[in-house]
Amino acid sequence: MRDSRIKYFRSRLFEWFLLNRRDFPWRLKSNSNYRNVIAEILLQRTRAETVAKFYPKFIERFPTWYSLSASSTEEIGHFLKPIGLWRRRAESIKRLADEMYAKGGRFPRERKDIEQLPGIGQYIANSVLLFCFGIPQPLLDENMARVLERYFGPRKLADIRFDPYLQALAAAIVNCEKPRELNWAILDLAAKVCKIRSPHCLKCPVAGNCDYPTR
DNA sequence: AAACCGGGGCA
DNA sequence: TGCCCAGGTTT
Repeated sequence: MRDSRIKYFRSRLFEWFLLNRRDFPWRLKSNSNYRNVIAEILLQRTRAETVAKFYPKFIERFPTWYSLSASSTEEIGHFLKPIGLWRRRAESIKRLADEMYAKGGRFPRERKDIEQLPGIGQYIANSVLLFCFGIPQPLLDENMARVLERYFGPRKLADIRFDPYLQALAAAIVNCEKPRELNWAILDLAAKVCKIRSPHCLKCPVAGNCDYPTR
């Protein structure tokens, strides 16, 4: 029965999360919508540890949509150089800031409208729905996908963004009381235990019910 | 749905 | 040097 398997997975991960969570400056309860979305853009194709060191400096230099909108793409790009992908990121951040400043800093409610914003695709749209509006959505990247596939079974398509099985599974799993914490728990498990190579199954809270160790 | 893109980090 | 990273965009 998949439902009971999901419930077990959830409760074990919450338990593990209590003692093993990673603390990042963008995980503060007091974080604004602006800070949450900036964190997601900085995290694109970039290691979380790298972003953790840089994020406070960026927030200090650019504390608001307006501060970005009032700066040039070149200024923003120069500041972004230490973490890579600076040309691409500066362009989308600048375009997003101009739109958001014009909108008074409020994100649209509808997923299709959120995904319409520059630099925001399916993943960050989910993040906006989750952190800005409190709607349960999965932060389904390759790391979360790896955890779910090892425990619940492999994807059907190569690209997780179009895989109905993984999308539905991830959505069902985080559709719970504390969707933020569960998303973090899965991502943290992926980073610290359920790694790509040599996963630490002996330290995994759901290893007893997972097929991966014996495959 | 697949291909392309892009820059620092690290083995 | 080649592969990886809390994906988005283009085709």
